[in-house]
Amino acid sequence: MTEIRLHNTKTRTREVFTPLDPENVRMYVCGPTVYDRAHMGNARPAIVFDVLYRLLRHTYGADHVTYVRNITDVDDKINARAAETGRSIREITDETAAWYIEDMAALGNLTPDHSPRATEYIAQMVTMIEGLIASGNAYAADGHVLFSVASYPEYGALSGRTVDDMIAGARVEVAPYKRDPMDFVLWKPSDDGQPGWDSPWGTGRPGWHIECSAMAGALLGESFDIHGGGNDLMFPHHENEIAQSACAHPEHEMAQIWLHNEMLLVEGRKMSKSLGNFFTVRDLLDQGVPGEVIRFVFLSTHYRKPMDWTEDKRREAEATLTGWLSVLRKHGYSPGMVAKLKASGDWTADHEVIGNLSSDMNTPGVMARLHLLSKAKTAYGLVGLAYALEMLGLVRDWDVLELSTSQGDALPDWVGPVVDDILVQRQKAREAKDWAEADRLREVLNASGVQVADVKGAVTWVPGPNFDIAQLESFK
RNA sequence: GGCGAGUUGGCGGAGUGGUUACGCAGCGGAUUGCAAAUCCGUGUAUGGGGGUUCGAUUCCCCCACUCGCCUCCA
Repeated sequence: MTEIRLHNTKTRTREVFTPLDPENVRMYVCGPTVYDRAHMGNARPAIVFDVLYRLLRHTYGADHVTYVRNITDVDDKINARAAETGRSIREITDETAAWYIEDMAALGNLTPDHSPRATEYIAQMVTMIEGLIASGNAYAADGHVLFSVASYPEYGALSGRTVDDMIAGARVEVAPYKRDPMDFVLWKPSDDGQPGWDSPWGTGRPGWHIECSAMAGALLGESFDIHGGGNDLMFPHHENEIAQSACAHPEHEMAQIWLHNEMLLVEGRKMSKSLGNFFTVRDLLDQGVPGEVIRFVFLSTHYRKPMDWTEDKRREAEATLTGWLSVLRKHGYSPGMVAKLKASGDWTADHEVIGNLSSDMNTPGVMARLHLLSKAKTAYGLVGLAYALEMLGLVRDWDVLELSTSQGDALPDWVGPVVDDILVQRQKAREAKDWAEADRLREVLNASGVQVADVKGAVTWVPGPNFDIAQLESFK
Protein backbone atom coordinates (compact mmCIF):
# COMPACT_ATOMS: atom_id res chain seq x y z
CA MET A 1 0.00 0.00 0.00
CA THR A 2 1.40 3.37 -0.99
CA GLU A 3 1.86 5.74 1.90
CA ILE A 4 -0.29 8.86 1.52
CA ARG A 5 1.31 12.12 2.59
CA LEU A 6 -0.71 15.31 2.97
CA HIS A 7 0.11 18.90 3.83
CA ASN A 8 -1.62 19.57 7.12
CA THR A 9 -2.54 23.22 7.55
CA LYS A 10 -2.56 22.73 11.29
CA THR A 11 1.13 21.82 11.44
CA ARG A 12 2.17 23.43 8.15
CA THR A 13 4.08 20.33 7.25
CA ARG A 14 3.60 17.33 5.05
CA GLU A 15 2.56 14.39 7.19
CA VAL A 16 2.10 10.71 6.63
CA PHE A 17 -1.61 10.04 6.65
CA THR A 18 -2.62 7.38 9.16
CA PRO A 19 -6.38 6.90 9.43
CA LEU A 20 -7.95 6.62 12.86
CA ASP A 21 -9.75 3.57 11.54
CA PRO A 22 -8.61 2.11 8.21
CA GLU A 23 -11.95 0.31 7.98
CA ASN A 24 -13.71 3.68 7.88
CA VAL A 25 -11.67 6.64 6.69
CA ARG A 26 -13.68 9.81 7.25
CA MET A 27 -13.50 13.13 5.43
CA TYR A 28 -15.59 16.27 5.79
CA VAL A 29 -15.54 19.05 3.20
CA CYS A 30 -17.30 22.39 3.43
CA GLY A 31 -19.85 22.53 0.66
CA PRO A 32 -21.76 25.43 -0.85
CA THR A 33 -24.19 27.92 0.57
CA VAL A 34 -27.06 27.45 -1.82
CA TYR A 35 -28.26 30.82 -3.06
CA ASP A 36 -26.88 30.85 -6.62
CA ARG A 37 -25.24 28.76 -9.33
CA ALA A 38 -21.84 27.39 -8.37
CA HIS A 39 -19.11 29.63 -9.75
CA MET A 40 -15.78 28.33 -11.00
CA GLY A 41 -14.17 28.91 -7.61
CA ASN A 42 -16.70 26.60 -6.00
CA ALA A 43 -15.64 23.88 -8.39
CA ARG A 44 -12.08 23.76 -7.14
CA PRO A 45 -12.57 22.20 -3.69
CA ALA A 46 -15.22 19.90 -5.15
CA ILE A 47 -12.69 18.55 -7.64
CA VAL A 48 -9.67 18.57 -5.34
CA PHE A 49 -11.39 16.64 -2.59
CA ASP A 50 -13.10 14.34 -5.05
CA VAL A 51 -9.65 13.32 -6.22
CA LEU A 52 -8.63 12.69 -2.62
CA TYR A 53 -11.83 10.69 -2.09
CA ARG A 54 -10.96 8.58 -5.11
CA LEU A 55 -7.40 8.06 -3.87
CA LEU A 56 -8.64 7.05 -0.41
CA ARG A 57 -11.09 4.61 -1.98
CA HIS A 58 -8.29 3.21 -4.09
CA THR A 59 -6.02 2.82 -1.06
CA TYR A 60 -8.43 1.68 1.64
CA GLY A 61 -11.22 0.20 -0.47
CA ALA A 62 -14.35 1.83 -1.83
CA ASP A 63 -16.44 0.60 1.10
CA HIS A 64 -14.04 1.93 3.70
CA VAL A 65 -14.25 5.66 3.09
CA THR A 66 -16.98 8.06 4.19
CA TYR A 67 -17.08 11.43 2.48
CA VAL A 68 -19.41 14.13 3.77
CA ARG A 69 -19.93 17.40 1.94
CA ASN A 70 -22.59 19.61 3.44
CA ILE A 71 -25.10 21.94 1.88
CA THR A 72 -25.67 25.10 3.85
CA ASP A 73 -29.27 26.06 3.29
CA VAL A 74 -29.71 28.59 6.07
CA ASP A 75 -27.87 31.83 5.60
CA ASP A 76 -28.59 35.51 5.35
CA LYS A 77 -27.55 35.58 1.69
CA ILE A 78 -30.34 33.12 1.00
CA ASN A 79 -32.77 35.26 2.94
CA ALA A 80 -31.70 38.25 0.90
CA ARG A 81 -32.18 36.34 -2.35
CA ALA A 82 -35.67 35.32 -1.25
CA ALA A 83 -36.54 38.90 -0.40
CA GLU A 84 -35.27 40.13 -3.78
CA THR A 85 -37.09 37.56 -5.84
CA GLY A 86 -40.19 37.02 -3.79
CA ARG A 87 -39.61 33.31 -3.92
CA SER A 88 -39.64 31.03 -0.92
CA ILE A 89 -36.40 30.09 0.76
CA ARG A 90 -37.08 26.41 0.31
CA GLU A 91 -37.72 26.88 -3.39
CA ILE A 92 -34.40 28.68 -3.80
CA THR A 93 -32.35 26.26 -1.75
CA ASP A 94 -33.89 23.18 -3.38
CA GLU A 95 -33.31 24.53 -6.85
CA THR A 96 -29.77 25.70 -6.13
CA ALA A 97 -28.81 22.47 -4.39
CA ALA A 98 -30.05 20.49 -7.40
CA TRP A 99 -28.02 22.74 -9.71
CA TYR A 100 -24.94 22.20 -7.61
CA ILE A 101 -25.28 18.43 -7.73
CA GLU A 102 -25.86 18.54 -11.48
CA ASP A 103 -22.92 20.86 -12.18
CA MET A 104 -20.49 18.98 -9.97
CA ALA A 105 -21.50 15.70 -11.61
CA ALA A 106 -20.82 17.27 -15.01
CA LEU A 107 -17.29 17.91 -13.80
CA GLY A 108 -16.83 14.22 -13.13
CA ASN A 109 -17.16 14.33 -9.35
CA LEU A 110 -18.49 11.35 -7.47
CA THR A 111 -21.45 11.90 -5.20
CA PRO A 112 -20.33 12.13 -1.57
CA ASP A 113 -21.64 9.46 0.78
CA HIS A 114 -23.61 12.11 2.64
CA SER A 115 -24.74 15.59 1.57
CA PRO A 116 -26.42 16.83 4.72
CA ARG A 117 -28.46 20.01 4.70
CA ALA A 118 -27.97 22.34 7.61
CA THR A 119 -31.71 22.75 8.21
CA GLU A 120 -31.96 19.03 8.93
CA TYR A 121 -29.50 19.35 11.80
CA ILE A 122 -30.93 22.26 13.75
CA ALA A 123 -31.66 20.01 16.72
CA GLN A 124 -28.06 18.86 16.89
CA MET A 125 -26.87 22.44 16.69
CA VAL A 126 -29.14 23.49 19.54
CA THR A 127 -27.90 20.58 21.64
CA MET A 128 -24.32 21.51 20.92
CA ILE A 129 -24.92 25.16 21.80
CA GLU A 130 -26.59 24.15 25.06
CA GLY A 131 -23.54 22.09 25.90
CA LEU A 132 -21.23 25.00 25.16
CA ILE A 133 -23.23 27.25 27.45
CA ALA A 134 -23.17 24.60 30.18
CA SER A 135 -19.41 24.25 29.91
CA GLY A 136 -18.91 28.00 30.09
CA ASN A 137 -17.69 28.37 26.53
CA ALA A 138 -20.72 30.30 25.33
CA TYR A 139 -23.21 32.76 26.71
CA ALA A 140 -26.66 34.04 25.82
CA ALA A 141 -27.13 37.77 25.48
CA ASP A 142 -29.87 39.79 23.87
CA GLY A 143 -31.44 36.79 22.15
CA HIS A 144 -28.07 35.84 20.72
CA VAL A 145 -25.75 33.10 21.83
CA LEU A 146 -22.08 33.84 21.45
CA PHE A 147 -19.00 31.71 21.65
CA SER A 148 -16.52 33.08 24.14
CA VAL A 149 -13.17 33.18 22.44
CA ALA A 150 -11.43 33.87 25.74
CA SER A 151 -12.62 30.49 27.03
CA TYR A 152 -10.57 28.65 24.41
CA PRO A 153 -6.88 29.48 24.71
CA GLU A 154 -5.97 27.63 21.52
CA TYR A 155 -8.12 29.97 19.44
CA GLY A 156 -6.24 31.04 16.32
CA ALA A 157 -3.88 28.05 16.18
CA LEU A 158 -5.03 26.82 12.79
CA SER A 159 -4.60 30.09 10.97
CA GLY A 160 -1.54 31.11 12.95
CA ARG A 161 -2.87 34.23 14.57
CA THR A 162 -3.65 35.28 18.07
CA VAL A 163 -6.70 37.04 19.39
CA ASP A 164 -4.49 40.05 20.07
CA ASP A 165 -3.30 40.14 16.46
CA MET A 166 -6.82 40.12 15.22
CA ILE A 167 -8.07 42.80 17.51
CA ALA A 168 -5.15 44.89 16.34
CA GLY A 169 -6.56 44.48 12.85
CA ALA A 170 -9.74 45.98 14.29
CA ARG A 171 -12.00 44.85 11.55
CA VAL A 172 -14.33 42.96 13.82
CA GLU A 173 -17.90 43.89 14.37
CA VAL A 174 -18.26 45.26 17.85
CA ALA A 175 -21.76 44.49 18.95
CA PRO A 176 -22.84 45.71 22.38
CA TYR A 177 -23.85 42.25 23.53
CA LYS A 178 -20.38 40.81 22.90
CA ARG A 179 -18.09 40.32 25.86
CA ASP A 180 -15.10 40.22 23.57
CA PRO A 181 -14.98 41.71 20.08
CA MET A 182 -13.81 38.39 18.65
CA ASP A 183 -16.72 36.40 20.06
CA PHE A 184 -18.81 34.96 17.28
CA VAL A 185 -22.46 34.12 16.93
CA LEU A 186 -23.73 30.59 17.50
CA TRP A 187 -27.39 31.51 17.43
CA LYS A 188 -29.25 34.66 16.53
CA PRO A 189 -32.86 35.79 16.79
CA SER A 190 -35.14 35.76 13.75
CA ASP A 191 -37.98 38.12 13.05
CA ASP A 192 -41.16 37.14 11.28
CA GLY A 193 -39.68 37.44 7.81
CA GLN A 194 -36.68 35.29 8.57
CA PRO A 195 -36.45 31.54 8.90
CA GLY A 196 -36.51 30.56 12.54
CA TRP A 197 -36.64 27.58 14.83
CA ASP A 198 -37.71 27.30 18.44
CA SER A 199 -34.86 27.22 20.86
CA PRO A 200 -34.17 27.86 24.55
CA TRP A 201 -33.21 31.39 23.47
CA GLY A 202 -36.38 32.11 21.54
CA THR A 203 -37.13 31.79 17.84
CA GLY A 204 -33.92 32.07 15.93
CA ARG A 205 -31.46 30.57 13.51
CA PRO A 206 -27.92 29.29 13.70
CA GLY A 207 -24.81 31.38 13.07
CA TRP A 208 -22.58 30.51 10.19
CA HIS A 209 -20.10 28.09 11.73
CA ILE A 210 -22.04 25.80 14.00
CA GLU A 211 -23.66 23.77 11.24
CA CYS A 212 -20.41 22.19 10.14
CA SER A 213 -19.45 21.22 13.66
CA ALA A 214 -22.88 19.70 14.25
CA MET A 215 -23.10 17.83 10.94
CA ALA A 216 -19.53 16.55 11.05
CA GLY A 217 -20.07 15.35 14.60
CA ALA A 218 -23.37 13.69 13.77
CA LEU A 219 -22.15 11.89 10.66
CA LEU A 220 -18.47 11.27 11.29
CA GLY A 221 -18.13 11.30 15.05
CA GLU A 222 -16.30 13.60 17.40
CA SER A 223 -12.99 12.75 15.79
CA PHE A 224 -12.42 12.06 12.14
CA ASP A 225 -9.54 12.06 9.70
CA ILE A 226 -9.67 14.89 7.21
CA HIS A 227 -11.38 18.25 7.06
CA GLY A 228 -11.12 20.18 3.81
CA GLY A 229 -12.17 23.44 2.23
CA GLY A 230 -10.98 26.56 0.46
CA ASN A 231 -8.25 28.49 2.23
CA ASP A 232 -10.49 31.51 2.58
CA LEU A 233 -12.43 29.41 5.07
CA MET A 234 -9.40 28.85 7.25
CA PHE A 235 -10.26 31.96 9.15
CA PRO A 236 -12.73 32.46 10.63
CA HIS A 237 -14.88 29.51 9.59
CA HIS A 238 -12.56 26.61 10.35
CA GLU A 239 -11.03 28.31 13.34
CA ASN A 240 -14.51 28.65 14.78
CA GLU A 241 -15.44 25.09 13.93
CA ILE A 242 -12.39 23.89 15.82
CA ALA A 243 -13.18 26.08 18.82
CA GLN A 244 -16.78 24.87 18.99
CA SER A 245 -15.95 21.22 18.53
CA ALA A 246 -12.93 21.23 20.80
CA CYS A 247 -14.91 22.80 23.63
CA ALA A 248 -17.93 20.58 23.07
CA HIS A 249 -15.77 17.47 22.99
CA PRO A 250 -12.61 18.33 24.93
CA GLU A 251 -11.44 14.74 24.90
CA HIS A 252 -11.45 14.54 21.11
CA GLU A 253 -9.55 16.34 18.42
CA MET A 254 -12.02 17.26 15.70
CA ALA A 255 -9.96 16.47 12.58
CA GLN A 256 -6.52 14.94 12.31
CA ILE A 257 -5.62 16.73 9.12
CA TRP A 258 -6.84 20.04 7.75
CA LEU A 259 -6.48 20.60 4.02
CA HIS A 260 -7.01 23.85 2.18
CA ASN A 261 -7.08 24.48 -1.53
CA GLU A 262 -5.84 27.78 -2.93
CA MET A 263 -8.03 30.24 -4.77
CA LEU A 264 -8.93 30.56 -8.42
CA LEU A 265 -7.89 33.45 -10.63
CA VAL A 266 -9.24 34.24 -14.07
CA GLU A 267 -6.74 35.54 -16.61
CA GLY A 268 -4.45 36.49 -13.74
CA ARG A 269 -6.96 38.39 -11.66
CA LYS A 270 -9.24 37.43 -8.87
CA MET A 271 -12.62 36.44 -10.17
CA SER A 272 -15.14 39.11 -9.33
CA LYS A 273 -18.37 40.41 -10.69
CA SER A 274 -17.00 43.94 -10.94
CA LEU A 275 -14.08 42.85 -13.14
CA GLY A 276 -16.46 41.06 -15.44
CA ASN A 277 -14.46 37.85 -15.25
CA PHE A 278 -16.98 36.09 -13.05
CA PHE A 279 -18.56 33.00 -14.43
CA THR A 280 -20.27 29.88 -13.29
CA VAL A 281 -19.54 26.28 -14.09
CA ARG A 282 -22.79 26.18 -16.00
CA ASP A 283 -21.77 29.17 -18.13
CA LEU A 284 -18.72 27.26 -19.28
CA LEU A 285 -20.57 24.01 -19.88
CA ASP A 286 -23.19 25.88 -21.88
CA GLN A 287 -20.47 27.41 -24.01
CA GLY A 288 -19.55 23.88 -25.00
CA VAL A 289 -16.52 23.39 -22.78
CA PRO A 290 -16.64 19.73 -21.81
CA GLY A 291 -16.73 19.00 -18.09
CA GLU A 292 -13.66 16.77 -18.44
CA VAL A 293 -11.71 19.66 -19.92
CA ILE A 294 -12.60 21.90 -16.98
CA ARG A 295 -11.59 19.10 -14.65
CA PHE A 296 -8.34 18.57 -16.51
CA VAL A 297 -7.41 22.23 -16.18
CA PHE A 298 -8.01 22.14 -12.44
CA LEU A 299 -5.93 18.98 -12.10
CA SER A 300 -3.07 20.58 -14.00
CA THR A 301 -2.33 22.90 -11.10
CA HIS A 302 -1.43 21.72 -7.62
CA TYR A 303 -4.29 22.32 -5.21
CA ARG A 304 -2.20 24.46 -2.86
CA LYS A 305 -1.24 26.94 -5.54
CA PRO A 306 -3.39 29.69 -6.95
CA MET A 307 -4.87 28.50 -10.24
CA ASP A 308 -5.31 30.81 -13.15
CA TRP A 309 -8.14 29.89 -15.50
CA THR A 310 -7.12 30.98 -18.98
CA GLU A 311 -8.32 30.35 -22.48
CA ASP A 312 -4.86 28.98 -23.34
CA LYS A 313 -5.10 26.35 -20.64
CA ARG A 314 -8.56 25.38 -21.75
CA ARG A 315 -7.36 24.90 -25.29
CA GLU A 316 -4.28 22.95 -24.30
CA ALA A 317 -6.28 20.73 -21.95
CA GLU A 318 -8.79 19.98 -24.66
CA ALA A 319 -6.07 19.09 -27.15
CA THR A 320 -4.25 16.82 -24.71
CA LEU A 321 -7.32 15.01 -23.52
CA THR A 322 -8.63 14.56 -27.04
CA GLY A 323 -5.27 13.14 -28.02
CA TRP A 324 -5.21 10.64 -25.18
CA LEU A 325 -8.74 9.47 -25.86
CA SER A 326 -7.93 9.03 -29.51
CA VAL A 327 -4.84 6.95 -28.70
CA LEU A 328 -7.00 4.68 -26.54
CA ARG A 329 -9.67 4.47 -29.22
CA LYS A 330 -7.11 3.53 -31.85
CA HIS A 331 -5.88 0.73 -29.62
CA GLY A 332 -9.32 -0.75 -29.32
CA TYR A 333 -10.40 0.50 -25.91
CA SER A 334 -14.07 -0.26 -25.44
CA PRO A 335 -16.32 -1.40 -22.60
CA GLY A 336 -15.73 -5.00 -23.62
CA MET A 337 -11.99 -4.67 -23.68
CA VAL A 338 -11.84 -2.86 -20.35
CA ALA A 339 -14.10 -5.52 -18.83
CA LYS A 340 -11.75 -8.18 -20.14
CA LEU A 341 -8.71 -6.41 -18.70
CA LYS A 342 -10.45 -6.10 -15.36
CA ALA A 343 -11.46 -9.76 -15.37
CA SER A 344 -7.96 -10.94 -16.21
CA GLY A 345 -6.39 -8.88 -13.45
CA ASP A 346 -4.43 -6.75 -15.91
CA TRP A 347 -6.33 -3.60 -15.01
CA THR A 348 -3.84 -2.07 -12.61
CA ALA A 349 -2.68 1.37 -11.63
CA ASP A 350 0.67 2.75 -12.66
CA HIS A 351 2.86 3.00 -9.57
CA GLU A 352 4.13 6.44 -10.39
CA VAL A 353 0.63 7.78 -10.88
CA ILE A 354 -0.38 6.51 -7.47
CA GLY A 355 2.90 7.72 -6.03
CA ASN A 356 2.30 11.23 -7.30
CA LEU A 357 -1.28 11.28 -6.10
CA SER A 358 -0.20 10.00 -2.71
CA SER A 359 2.39 12.73 -2.47
CA ASP A 360 0.07 15.51 -1.32
CA MET A 361 -2.09 15.07 -4.41
CA ASN A 362 0.51 16.04 -6.96
CA THR A 363 -1.88 16.01 -9.89
CA PRO A 364 0.45 18.00 -12.20
CA GLY A 365 3.02 15.28 -11.61
CA VAL A 366 0.39 12.72 -12.54
CA MET A 367 -0.29 14.58 -15.78
CA ALA A 368 3.38 14.49 -16.69
CA ARG A 369 3.44 10.76 -16.07
CA LEU A 370 0.35 10.29 -18.23
CA HIS A 371 2.03 12.07 -21.12
CA LEU A 372 4.73 9.44 -20.92
CA LEU A 373 2.29 6.53 -20.56
CA SER A 374 0.30 7.78 -23.55
CA LYS A 375 3.27 7.05 -25.82
CA ALA A 376 2.89 3.29 -25.35
CA LYS A 377 2.47 1.39 -28.58
CA THR A 378 0.18 -1.41 -27.47
CA ALA A 379 -3.23 -1.68 -25.87
CA TYR A 380 -1.69 -3.49 -22.94
CA GLY A 381 0.96 -0.80 -22.55
CA LEU A 382 -1.77 1.82 -22.31
CA VAL A 383 -3.48 0.28 -19.29
CA GLY A 384 -1.74 2.69 -16.94
CA LEU A 385 -3.12 5.67 -18.85
CA ALA A 386 -6.60 4.20 -19.13
CA TYR A 387 -6.72 3.22 -15.49
CA ALA A 388 -5.62 6.68 -14.39
CA LEU A 389 -8.11 8.49 -16.61
CA GLU A 390 -10.94 6.42 -15.22
CA MET A 391 -9.68 6.77 -11.66
CA LEU A 392 -9.36 10.55 -11.97
CA GLY A 393 -12.83 10.93 -13.42
CA LEU A 394 -11.60 12.02 -16.85
CA VAL A 395 -13.23 9.13 -18.68
CA ARG A 396 -16.72 8.19 -17.71
CA ASP A 397 -17.77 5.85 -20.45
CA TRP A 398 -15.50 3.50 -22.36
CA ASP A 399 -18.16 3.31 -25.02
CA VAL A 400 -17.86 6.89 -26.12
CA LEU A 401 -14.23 7.93 -25.65
CA GLU A 402 -15.03 11.43 -26.74
CA LEU A 403 -15.37 14.56 -24.72
CA SER A 404 -18.83 14.70 -23.23
CA THR A 405 -20.12 17.84 -24.86
CA SER A 406 -18.27 17.62 -28.16
CA GLN A 407 -20.59 18.80 -30.85
CA GLY A 408 -20.19 15.71 -33.03
CA ASP A 409 -23.34 14.03 -31.84
CA ALA A 410 -25.48 17.09 -32.55
CA LEU A 411 -24.62 17.45 -36.26
CA PRO A 412 -27.50 17.57 -38.72
CA ASP A 413 -27.78 14.47 -40.90
CA TRP A 414 -26.70 16.21 -44.10
CA VAL A 415 -23.26 17.18 -42.81
CA GLY A 416 -21.66 13.74 -42.92
CA PRO A 417 -22.44 13.01 -46.58
CA VAL A 418 -21.43 16.54 -47.61
CA VAL A 419 -18.02 16.29 -45.97
CA ASP A 420 -17.53 12.80 -47.30
CA ASP A 421 -18.38 14.04 -50.78
CA ILE A 422 -15.87 16.87 -50.56
CA LEU A 423 -13.24 14.41 -49.43
CA VAL A 424 -14.01 12.11 -52.37
CA GLN A 425 -13.76 14.99 -54.83
CA ARG A 426 -10.51 16.06 -53.27
CA GLN A 427 -9.20 12.52 -53.58
CA LYS A 428 -10.17 12.46 -57.25
CA ALA A 429 -8.40 15.75 -57.83
CA ARG A 430 -5.30 14.40 -56.17
CA GLU A 431 -5.36 11.29 -58.29
CA ALA A 432 -5.67 13.51 -61.35
CA LYS A 433 -2.79 15.60 -59.97
CA ASP A 434 -5.05 18.62 -60.09
CA TRP A 435 -3.30 20.19 -57.07
CA ALA A 436 -5.09 23.52 -57.36
CA GLU A 437 -8.48 21.88 -57.02
CA ALA A 438 -7.29 19.60 -54.23
CA ASP A 439 -5.94 22.55 -52.29
CA ARG A 440 -9.12 24.56 -52.86
CA LEU A 441 -11.21 21.76 -51.38
CA ARG A 442 -8.82 21.45 -48.48
CA GLU A 443 -9.26 25.16 -47.83
CA VAL A 444 -13.01 24.68 -47.71
CA LEU A 445 -12.59 22.03 -45.06
CA ASN A 446 -10.12 24.14 -43.11
CA ALA A 447 -12.46 27.10 -43.18
CA SER A 448 -15.24 24.87 -41.89
CA GLY A 449 -13.13 23.69 -39.01
CA VAL A 450 -13.22 20.10 -40.21
CA GLN A 451 -10.12 18.25 -39.08
CA VAL A 452 -9.01 15.76 -41.68
CA ALA A 453 -6.48 13.02 -41.05
CA ASP A 454 -4.83 11.39 -44.07
CA VAL A 455 -3.04 8.36 -42.77
CA LYS A 456 -1.72 5.81 -45.23
CA GLY A 457 -4.53 6.25 -47.72
CA ALA A 458 -7.30 6.19 -45.12
CA VAL A 459 -9.09 9.48 -44.68
CA THR A 460 -11.02 10.27 -41.51
CA TRP A 461 -12.44 13.52 -40.21
CA VAL A 462 -13.93 15.05 -37.11
CA PRO A 463 -15.50 18.44 -36.45
CA GLY A 464 -12.73 20.45 -34.80
CA PRO A 465 -12.97 23.09 -32.08
CA ASN A 466 -13.67 25.82 -34.63
CA PHE A 467 -16.25 23.83 -36.52
CA ASP A 468 -18.49 26.17 -38.50
CA ILE A 469 -21.40 24.48 -40.12
CA ALA A 470 -22.37 27.58 -42.12
CA GLN A 471 -19.28 27.15 -44.33
CA LEU A 472 -20.66 23.85 -45.57
CA GLU A 473 -24.18 25.01 -46.38
CA SER A 474 -23.40 25.79 -50.01
CA PHE A 475 -22.22 22.24 -50.66
CA LYS A 476 -25.51 20.66 -49.74
C1' G B 1 -0.56 46.79 10.36
C1' G B 2 -1.11 41.12 11.55
C1' C B 3 -1.07 36.08 9.45
C1' G B 4 -0.16 32.76 5.47
C1' A B 5 1.36 31.06 0.56
C1' G B 6 4.43 31.83 -3.41
C1' U B 7 8.70 33.69 -7.04
C1' U B 8 11.63 27.76 -11.94
C1' G B 9 12.97 28.30 -19.57
C1' G B 10 8.80 32.24 -24.55
C1' C B 11 4.26 30.15 -21.79
C1' G B 12 2.15 26.34 -18.38
C1' G B 13 4.12 23.38 -14.51
C1' A B 14 6.86 19.28 -11.20
C1' G B 15 10.72 16.84 -8.56
C1' U B 16 15.47 17.05 -6.40
C1' G B 17 21.82 18.44 -1.38
C1' G B 18 25.53 16.60 -6.89
C1' U B 19 23.85 14.99 -14.80
C1' U B 20 17.15 20.43 -13.83
C1' A B 21 10.80 16.36 -15.17
C1' C B 22 6.82 16.87 -18.42
C1' G B 23 3.47 19.63 -21.80
C1' C B 24 2.57 23.76 -25.27
C1' A B 25 4.98 27.01 -28.53
C1' G B 26 9.76 27.37 -31.43
C1' C B 27 13.56 25.03 -34.36
C1' G B 28 15.54 20.65 -37.32
C1' G B 29 14.34 15.96 -39.58
C1' A B 30 11.04 11.74 -41.33
C1' U B 31 6.45 11.48 -43.87
C1' U B 32 3.40 14.33 -47.73
C1' G B 33 2.25 16.45 -54.62
C1' C B 34 2.39 20.70 -50.91
C1' A B 35 0.11 20.51 -46.26
C1' A B 36 -2.56 18.81 -41.87
C1' A B 37 -2.14 14.79 -38.47
C1' U B 38 1.63 11.60 -36.69
C1' C B 39 6.64 10.16 -35.41
C1' C B 40 11.95 11.32 -34.17
C1' G B 41 15.43 14.91 -32.47
C1' U B 42 16.63 19.70 -30.20
C1' G B 43 17.90 25.08 -27.68
C1' U B 44 16.44 27.96 -23.48
C1' A B 45 15.09 28.67 -16.39
C1' U B 46 15.54 28.00 -10.65
C1' G B 47 13.81 36.79 -8.07
C1' G B 48 18.31 39.48 -5.29
C1' G B 49 22.03 39.14 -1.24
C1' G B 50 24.39 36.45 2.60
C1' G B 51 25.21 31.72 5.35
C1' U B 52 25.79 26.13 6.11
C1' U B 53 28.25 22.51 2.72
C1' C B 54 33.30 19.48 -1.02
C1' G B 55 28.84 20.97 -3.68
C1' A B 56 22.49 24.75 -2.94
C1' U B 57 17.39 25.36 -7.50
C1' U B 58 16.74 22.27 -2.98
C1' C B 59 18.51 23.70 3.98
C1' C B 60 18.95 28.61 7.15
C1' C B 61 18.75 34.17 7.45
C1' C B 62 17.75 38.96 5.22
C1' C B 63 15.66 41.85 1.12
C1' A B 64 12.44 42.70 -3.11
C1' C B 65 8.10 41.50 -5.55
C1' U B 66 3.28 38.78 -6.27
C1' C B 67 -1.12 36.65 -4.34
C1' G B 68 -4.61 35.39 -0.52
C1' C B 69 -6.95 35.90 4.36
C1' C B 70 -7.95 39.31 8.47
C1' U B 71 -14.94 42.32 5.36
C1' C B 72 -20.26 35.39 7.30
C1' C B 73 -16.36 34.71 -0.78
C1' A B 74 -14.51 27.80 -2.11
